[in-house]
Amino acid sequence: MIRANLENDVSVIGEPTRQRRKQARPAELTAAALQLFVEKGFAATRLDDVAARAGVSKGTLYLYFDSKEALFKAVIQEGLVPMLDNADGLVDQFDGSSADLMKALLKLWWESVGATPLGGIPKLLYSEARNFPEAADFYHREVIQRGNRLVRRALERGIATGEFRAIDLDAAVELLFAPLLMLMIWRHSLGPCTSADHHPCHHPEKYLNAHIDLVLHGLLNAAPIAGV
Amino acid sequence: MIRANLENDVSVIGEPTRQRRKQARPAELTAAALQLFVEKGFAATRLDDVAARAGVSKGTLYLYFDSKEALFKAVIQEGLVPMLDNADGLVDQFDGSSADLMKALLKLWWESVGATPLGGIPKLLYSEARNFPEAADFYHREVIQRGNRLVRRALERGIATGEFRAIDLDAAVELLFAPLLMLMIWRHSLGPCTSADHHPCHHPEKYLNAHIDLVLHGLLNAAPIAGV
DNA sequence: GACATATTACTGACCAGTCAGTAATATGTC
DNA sequence: GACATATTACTGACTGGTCAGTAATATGTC
Repeated sequence: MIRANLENDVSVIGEPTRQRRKQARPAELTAAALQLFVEKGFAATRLDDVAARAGVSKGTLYLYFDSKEALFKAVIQEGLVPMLDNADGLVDQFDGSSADLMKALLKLWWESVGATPLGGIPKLLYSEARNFPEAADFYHREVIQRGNRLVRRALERGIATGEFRAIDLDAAVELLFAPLLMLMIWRHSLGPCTSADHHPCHHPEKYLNAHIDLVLHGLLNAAPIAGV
Repeated sequence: MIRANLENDVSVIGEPTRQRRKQARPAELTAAALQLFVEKGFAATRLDDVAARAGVSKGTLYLYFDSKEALFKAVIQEGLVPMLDNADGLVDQFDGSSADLMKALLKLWWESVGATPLGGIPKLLYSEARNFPEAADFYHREVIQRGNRLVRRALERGIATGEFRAIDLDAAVELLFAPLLMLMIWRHSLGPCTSADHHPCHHPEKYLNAHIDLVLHGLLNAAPIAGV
């Protein structure tokens, strides 16, 4: 609690006095808003609470965002798009088996999105899509469709090398994403409510490994028919 | 205003006058509430609108439910539980291959839940779980865990007969449910927003068939190792 | 002191919940 | 059956609290 810094910003004892930090505010506010929107939903979140969590007052929030809705749009638009840039690179330069590529993508996603507060964005967007069709449309184009194309390329690579069966690409992409999305949703909805049992939410890495193994091998015990 | 009917209830032209239909009201109110809660979320839904959609006034709503929250709980509690009773029967009495049992369960679910307004319940619950931990807990016990046990039994049947590999049951259950849940969520969030493209939402049957085929066979082209 | 950044105090629209009153039906009484 | 009286189902105007957004004021920085 004792903060003995000399040159700036923070009072020596107790709460910091008002600070001027124009650069940092917007990101702090969107981060606070993300957490509260994900937890309570848009309508049930009070801007007083968002501001308090970011360490400012509500008036300050309005210096950086025109309205509650503008804050919401900022949360959606600045959240996941940067992460997709990283992932695009990975697929381009990867040189290992396609199964390993899938695993590498999974790991990257988990570390940079799934396990972070950004993992709440899908829940938030699915919850609010019909109240904010514009934001939903943006997310669909810039996040979902880009993510789909990414995984699709990884699958096509595996089919081209003969590692994967010539499956229905659309269905496979959906099937690969669905458990990841549900894991994120769970972690931000029922996860924090239910008592600590053996749910995936509590051993995500184990769950994800089991998931990818299962998708790769399938359920059936008979050898799959090659070709189709 | 002219009411020429003799024995009952409904005017000949135009709007029906106020009717007394004590039996039907609660179900009509929860049905209306379900639709609006799923579309807008709990907090953004006005009880005036719920009442109007059910064809009554807000005062009437309060004759049947103590509060907005009580209405929400009724929606969650009366929604999916009856459907699980049907499904339990199916697994007990089925006599065909286990792959066919999985397909039969899928069909039953789609016709009685997925394609109906009840399909909105998961989205609603995931959205609101952290605002209503009690309802979330009920849903977890009485819907999710029951559903999981059901599919688990079907999988165990397949493993016992040698039709399925001895996979990790927990992971397999999650993997089977995830795409169904995401389909329901999509249909009640982004589905109504995005323009009519080739998304699963617009060909659910095709999507579900591709999904189950993929889960059964897996992605890999190599024959799976029997035993583990 | 001039400007930018931040806070506090305020306003007004909105909406869950209430309740006095009304319409529809049920139960008498002849 | 006709008419009066009691009961039940329903209505919609009203109220009190909440909260997004704003105006007035204060503080930090050059």
